[in-house]
Amino acid sequence: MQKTASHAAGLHRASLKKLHDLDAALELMYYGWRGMTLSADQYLATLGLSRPHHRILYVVARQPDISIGSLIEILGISKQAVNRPLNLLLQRKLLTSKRSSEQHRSKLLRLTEAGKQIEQRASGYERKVLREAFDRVGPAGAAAWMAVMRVIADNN
Amino acid sequence: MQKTASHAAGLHRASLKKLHDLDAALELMYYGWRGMTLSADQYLATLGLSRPHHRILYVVARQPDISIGSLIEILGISKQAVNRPLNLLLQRKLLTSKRSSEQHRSKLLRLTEAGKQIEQRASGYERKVLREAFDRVGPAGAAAWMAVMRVIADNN
DNA sequence: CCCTCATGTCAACATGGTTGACGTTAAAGT
DNA sequence: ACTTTAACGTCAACCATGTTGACATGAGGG
Repeated sequence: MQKTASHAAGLHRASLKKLHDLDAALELMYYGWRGMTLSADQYLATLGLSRPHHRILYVVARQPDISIGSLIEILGISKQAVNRPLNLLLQRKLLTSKRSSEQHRSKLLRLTEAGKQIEQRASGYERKVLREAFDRVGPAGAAAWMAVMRVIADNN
Repeated sequence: MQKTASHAAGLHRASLKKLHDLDAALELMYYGWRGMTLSADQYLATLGLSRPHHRILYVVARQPDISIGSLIEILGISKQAVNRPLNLLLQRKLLTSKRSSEQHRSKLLRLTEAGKQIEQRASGYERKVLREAFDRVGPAGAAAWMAVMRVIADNN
């Protein structure tokens, strides 16, 4: 309940007075993000990995032989920030990097079998949460959710 | 300049191959979170504040005279982590803390006028993004969005 | 051959979080 | 009343993830 702090988990939503009609939606976005990533993060933590590692694995899984430069662009963080998690993944042999013969300038990244497994499982946890929610509201609700998110996501 | 990369903003969604039907939804959640908080964060940055400061202001605005202990519980982070941003807010006089006469053990937090203004404006940016999206899909769509998010958020 | 520039790496630093140790103060036992 | 206990809050040390700046390296064009 309120006290006892459910910490590890969803930190108890609700309980805050709403000053505006959209406050509830605002809080839902916050807790929704946490809720979706929670189980994946817990799994990743058991492997000594975390969100940035997962993001790299996710992208490389969907674009094999991607160069580090392209990866950086997609992730939207600096190449220096990518460097450490990337090296860890290489060292753990979850990724391979090879320079192609004609494209010596860039290294091409690819998942190993172990990397694929971890990516699938971590992303799977996130998809599971989404799937359950979508099942609960039906296809029309799911479509509406995506429509809303698309507008929000494109708010550049 | 690195790449020109649309950096500041939404880092170009899409473009990734989809391995699963729910990949699109998964990416939308990621970019949706960024999209909602982006303009608020930019505003806060001009004041030398950031997300943790905003979260504190948000909660205190909705529960005046909250104790630091309760604040910690709601934010779901350690009291030590709350300490620095909290002190900054006090020092900047966006918050006041007083010990009530009969409850000497805890300090009661409250927004100053300046604090209220900042909280309203920052949260307002976030609500604006949500409002636009909700307007786009109509009340039924908004309700569906909230239903989905509620399931996801409660995924403890 | 050299100059340039994309690519990648290394070092230094900022920030937001963690845990551990500690003071302080209210409440509970005796 | 006095002591013990424990909640509340602060300080210090540390870690992870990001930033910027400086630099190495390798390809390709004059």
